[in-house]
This record gives sequence, C-alpha cells and structure tokens, in this order.
Amino acid sequence: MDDDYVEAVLALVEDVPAGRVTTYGALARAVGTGGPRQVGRVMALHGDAVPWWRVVHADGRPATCHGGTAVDRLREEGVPLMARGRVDVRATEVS
DNA sequence: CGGATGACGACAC
DNA sequence: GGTGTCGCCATCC
Repeated sequence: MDDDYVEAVLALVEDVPAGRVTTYGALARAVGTGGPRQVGRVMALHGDAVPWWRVVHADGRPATCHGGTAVDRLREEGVPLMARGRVDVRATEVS
C-alpha cells in the first residue's frame, strides 16, 4: 500500500472544514490517482484519524458504517441535512 | 493467474 | 425516486 497515497487522502479530508463535506469521487479526483474505491479503502483502514463523517457518497448518503453515527456528527456540526439524513452535496461539498 | 470483494459512481429501467 | 447492472482499481483467496 502507498502510505504516500494514504497521507494525501487524509490530508484532503482533514482540510474539509466543519459544516462542509466532500465526496469519495472528489477526493479521488483531487489526489489524481486510483479511484473512489481506493479512497474508500484508505478511509476504512486509516479513516479513524480524520473526520471521516465529512466524506459522503456522490448522491449525498453519509458513510453508512459505524451504525449511522455520521448523521449525528454532521447535524451537530451544522451540516444542512435533507430528508432521511441525506446531504445536499452540490450545495455543501467543498469547492 | 483467475475470480470474488469492497466506507464508490454513473446510467438504465 | 428506488433498484439493478456495469465499470473502476487495489486486495484477497
């Protein structure tokens, strides 16, 4: 595994301010290499060190792992949640 | 080396 | 709008 790649992804996630979110695809594009799935793997392995709940799917669904803890954290940070705890990605995603 | 799997994404129905 | 299918890339079996 590329620790370099991991560091790049984690850095980008840490750079996401509270109240804002980003998507796996966006991260993958930002890093340049690999794909959304690689980003997902990185989060699964080393995501415990970063605000992983600010990383959502392209359709606005929060990471469904951890038993839905993400929604609570997002709401607490002031992220505007839509019906069923979905995020308006187009409005909330980091530019 | 071939096939299955996954914190994904886009498209068709 | 929910569900199914296919494509993607790295890992695991």
